[in-house]
Amino acid sequence: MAQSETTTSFQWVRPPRQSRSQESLERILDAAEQVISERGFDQATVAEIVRRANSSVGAFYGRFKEKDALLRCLHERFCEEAFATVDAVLDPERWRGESIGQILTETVPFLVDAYRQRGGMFAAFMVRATYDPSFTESWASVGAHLVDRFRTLLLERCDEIDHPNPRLAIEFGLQMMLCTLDEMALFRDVEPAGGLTLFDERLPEQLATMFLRYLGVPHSAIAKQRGETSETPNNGSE
Amino acid sequence: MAQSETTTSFQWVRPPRQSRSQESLERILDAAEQVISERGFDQATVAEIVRRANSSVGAFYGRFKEKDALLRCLHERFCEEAFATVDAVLDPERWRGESIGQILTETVPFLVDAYRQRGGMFAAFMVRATYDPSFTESWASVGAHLVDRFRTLLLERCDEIDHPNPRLAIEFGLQMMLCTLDEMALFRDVEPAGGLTLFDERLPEQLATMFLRYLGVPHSAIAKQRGETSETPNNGSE
DNA sequence: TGTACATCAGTGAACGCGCGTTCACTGATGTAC
DNA sequence: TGTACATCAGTGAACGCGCGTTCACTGATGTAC
Repeated sequence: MAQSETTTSFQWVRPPRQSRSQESLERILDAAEQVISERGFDQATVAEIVRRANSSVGAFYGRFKEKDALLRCLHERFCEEAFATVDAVLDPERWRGESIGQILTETVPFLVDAYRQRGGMFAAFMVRATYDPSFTESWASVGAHLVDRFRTLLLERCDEIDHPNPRLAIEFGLQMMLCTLDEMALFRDVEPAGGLTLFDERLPEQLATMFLRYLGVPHSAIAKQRGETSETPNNGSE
Repeated sequence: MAQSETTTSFQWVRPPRQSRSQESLERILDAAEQVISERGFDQATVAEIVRRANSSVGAFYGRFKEKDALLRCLHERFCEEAFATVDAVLDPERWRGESIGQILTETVPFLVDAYRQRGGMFAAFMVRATYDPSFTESWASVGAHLVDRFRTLLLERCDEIDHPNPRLAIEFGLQMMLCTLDEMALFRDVEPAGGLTLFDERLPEQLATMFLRYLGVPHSAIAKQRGETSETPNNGSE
């Protein structure tokens, strides 16, 4: 999750020479994340960002060649953090001896949480990635790493899986899960109209259940790991 | 799918008095769908739309109060069509005597197809709904209808379901499926980088499988409906 | 330690581009008698 | 069937707003001697 300061390369910024401007750059980046999270990149004006950062337009353009460079910079930072997080959380060592049920019932809620916390940035980057391949690519490499790691973890436990094509199931299952999280981020601040359940507290639990059942992991194997709470016994009613 | 002409109410347009302008309006709407599908609403300029429609800016503003009214008009039409489609496709009469397996293995590919065909418009409306509640609402009512219809169909066949809370499972399952389709529409024209599988031809099949397994419909019940092709027997390799 | 100068950093008014919107005008269609 | 007039529809150059970007200037920090 955290990333060592030294490796963070700001490819899109003129690097600052004085600590003063280092601080002002950080204030601008923080303010930018705020405004972009609230309004999206296009509706986030440079004027508003620098106002919140207690900075000025000139200072902004002293660091960034153009407004777009700001988003690229934030995206780069974001991808690096996400990559490092995936790397740490899905480290095979960390899960040695644990079952698929355990892995998913712990990692899925973590993912949901991560998406919830940075929903605004997920949304902004997604909207941009819609028409800008450069954003798609760097994010895809994070996704690829996540899929790789999960694939390794789960295929090692292949005997728990009952699906004619476990590898395919792992990939599709992850894909569906990530799509659900993406949409949660995209619509993070619209009230849940029409009985849809993206913001229901049971989402992480049901996402994990969906994935486990899709993979064909036996219920008994799931339940025994987490004290029977995996499947809420509440038949039929809302 | 089709919608009777008489009930289509163009709330956002000045209704035309002459057949000439009726035609020009339709040309504008068609051109608008084209351009918006390609570029998204914000990047679609009025000038480009009227150019493609062989019309003029003035003609455009003769029909629409402002550019925004165009999107509302298209959205209204879109929602009406979608609602009618859901209504027809998920009509309980139509599925009398069919199993859950049959229902899903037929309706899911249909949904995938519908999303693929109008991906551009789905994407444009989704991006807008991200920050404009009025768009969220009318689309949510279509979603609510779809959920209603599916809930009715599947709960009637409750005995096929093995999930502690069938109603919840139906809602969450649909939600995950729709999220996956939404994202497919959103990224419809980015090449599938990093081994992700949203555009894989097996998507409809695996979406249905996911849903069925999540609901806990027995495999035997699925396979027998569709001649064993439900689960591709290809273990481990890509 | 002090002075002179170069570079870095920051300021915000002014500029200008892109694109939505208006408007004065032309032509087409419909209606009255 | 023809003429006069009203309304509808369409045209595209011109306007103007919003917002990204520039630029002339001020002040702060660092360096040389």
